[in-house]
Amino acid sequence: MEKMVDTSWLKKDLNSVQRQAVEQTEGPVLVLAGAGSGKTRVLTYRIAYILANGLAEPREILAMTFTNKAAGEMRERVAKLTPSMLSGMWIGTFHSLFARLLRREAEKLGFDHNFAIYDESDQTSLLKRVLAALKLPLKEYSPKKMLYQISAAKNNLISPADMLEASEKEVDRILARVYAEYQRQLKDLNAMDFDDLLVKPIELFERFPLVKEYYQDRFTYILVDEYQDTNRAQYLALRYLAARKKNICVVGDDDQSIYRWRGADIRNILDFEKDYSDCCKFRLEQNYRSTQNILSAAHSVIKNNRQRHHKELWTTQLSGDKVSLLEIDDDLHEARMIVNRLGMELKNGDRDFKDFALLYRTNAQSRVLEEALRVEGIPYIIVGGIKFYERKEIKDVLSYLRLLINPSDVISMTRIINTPARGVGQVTLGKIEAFAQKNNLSILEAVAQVPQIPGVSAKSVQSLLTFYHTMCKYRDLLGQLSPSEIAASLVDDIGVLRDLKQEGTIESMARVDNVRELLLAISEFSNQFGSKVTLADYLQHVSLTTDIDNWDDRANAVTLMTLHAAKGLEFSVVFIAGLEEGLFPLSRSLDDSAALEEERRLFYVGATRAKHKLYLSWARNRRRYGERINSVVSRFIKEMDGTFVDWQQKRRPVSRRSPYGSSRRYEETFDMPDYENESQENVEFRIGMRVSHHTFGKGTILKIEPSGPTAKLVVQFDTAGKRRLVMPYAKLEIL
DNA sequence: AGTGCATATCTTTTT
DNA sequence: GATATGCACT
Repeated sequence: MEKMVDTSWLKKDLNSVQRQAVEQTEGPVLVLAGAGSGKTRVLTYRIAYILANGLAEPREILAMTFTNKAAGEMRERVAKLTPSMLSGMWIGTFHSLFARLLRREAEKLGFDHNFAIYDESDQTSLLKRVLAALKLPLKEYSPKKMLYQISAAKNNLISPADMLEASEKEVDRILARVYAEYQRQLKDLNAMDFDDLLVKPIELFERFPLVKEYYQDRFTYILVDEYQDTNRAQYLALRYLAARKKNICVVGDDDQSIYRWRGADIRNILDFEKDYSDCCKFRLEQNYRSTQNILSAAHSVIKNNRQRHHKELWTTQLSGDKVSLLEIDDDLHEARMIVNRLGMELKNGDRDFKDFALLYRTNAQSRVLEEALRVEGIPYIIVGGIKFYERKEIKDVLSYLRLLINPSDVISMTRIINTPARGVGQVTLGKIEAFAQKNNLSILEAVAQVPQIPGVSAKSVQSLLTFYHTMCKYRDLLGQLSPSEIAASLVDDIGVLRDLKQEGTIESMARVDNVRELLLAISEFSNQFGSKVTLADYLQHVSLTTDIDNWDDRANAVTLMTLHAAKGLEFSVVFIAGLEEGLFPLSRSLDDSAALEEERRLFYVGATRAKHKLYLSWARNRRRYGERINSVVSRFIKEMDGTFVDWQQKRRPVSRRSPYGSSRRYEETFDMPDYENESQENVEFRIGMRVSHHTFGKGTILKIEPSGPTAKLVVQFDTAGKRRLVMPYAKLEIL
């Protein structure tokens, strides 16, 4: 049989290591794939190879990625190789595939299959409810921090009971109680948060061995992309799934692990060989993306990390241009300089706008860059930042839809019960909730009974009943109308557009557009996935879709995004802005070597996005938190091997004529007055500087909190720990 | 119940 | 500096 299958395409498109990794279908396989070494290619060809050789049916293949975009790409590329074999394969993100699995098995875990998926703001609302229920004052217990700790616990598979047992201090016990109550309420509301999507499958497998065995048998071949970014829960879920057939192939690069803060555990990839002792290991070290200079420069930085597999990428490409370093006065000039260089590259290099990316550490940095691009009339797209689905007006409409699907969703109910205003406030809502609880009703059912609840004004009763009947009407229509018809009609019924138009401000008109865009998106979703998609499908899609997934890589525009969002992408020319101590690496990681190594990996990820040309820039003075801050150059630039770098340290002159468009405007703007003579009262201190204190000894400045004469410094002392000092009294000596 | 002012926190990164 | 939230006041 196998002889008949033509696999010559393997030889043609793959190098020898890639081919080996594709052909080693049986048993555990670890592919250490450096940046730009063709890991997606290996994954897709491996799937195609398995199918072409009849080793498995499509439905026996499980392929996990981190973003929908990566999943879509994989699906597309597999379809090209084996066009007839697509249907039934499980290709998707961890979250979406596990959500699919959980919907099938939800009842076993005490959930309804229509469970809601809570995002961060839903989680925060819920946690506030929990804190209120436990009578804990919000001031002392920051919901954000607690949420973070609960999330960390979940990712490490620590249950509320485990946490309670391990807690020694009172605060820890309280946290454990909050965690327990939070989980209890989620179940009550028939909702799961993002972490639950990863953790609940494990609970399912452990409590129901037969279910586990079903999936173990079903998935003959498991493939995992970006394995370096898996957390403990993902690790264990994969272990369970692969335990029987052991055909698990993980692909990743420890140098590109950048989600530690979200619970990713780099040990998962570092220890794969220990976990699967009979595994085959392949190293992809030939890079097909970047020039030698870019690779060498990136390597000279990443090699400073201790926690890594040693490796060095190579290429057959020419050395290419050196990496350009731009040292600039302030963030405004930085933006202009970047745009200026962009113009030069555009003209010299036969390139188009879409070949450029501007990358930065924090979303806040996009503003000045955006402004500079706008001034020159350069088209650009910003990925990330304020997310569409998180806008108020959008969340409001979505909350109506969510409540339709899941009538227990109190969080959505609290959002919309008084939008538009119905004369229902906190007090009334509290009464309804209490009534629901006492009579064991869903929150929506309780609204139906509102005439029986004492102390609710006649006017409120009336509007609540109208609200209830509207919801009932659409619940009945769920089976009959398409998602977009329901949404459009509902939007019309509740009159959001009318109210917004009446407001008549610029902002409210923008919101009208947003709501219209939402309606359009819903109907597009139906078009894309066929007429049998339900509103519930759409809502899940919304919950698990991010900005980068919607990024249109065909649009001819410069792309602005964070370094995190850029992972997996490539551009001809890449700019990385803001290479300053305290910004990149970020100040919070300065005193934590693991966090610092992660920043370094992030830098590596950014640098290796560039195919032909890489620019790095830093500004000595930058606006942050609405204040001006002085900083020193990032250690990553200092670590970089100078032979690969073109040090353009002199600020001016840049070029006599801007090669881009109207040169006059550029020169005018660039010839701005120096900031050096202004507001220099505290310049002697900069983030990242080494200082000495008469009692605390030597240390590094982590942070400067400028607030006039009482500016404070946060200093990490080598022996005395982290201290906050008031600048005028600190008497620090600069080393 | 709704309005307006004061404050706090934010800028780490996202499924 | 911007937004979001909490609080006091009406």
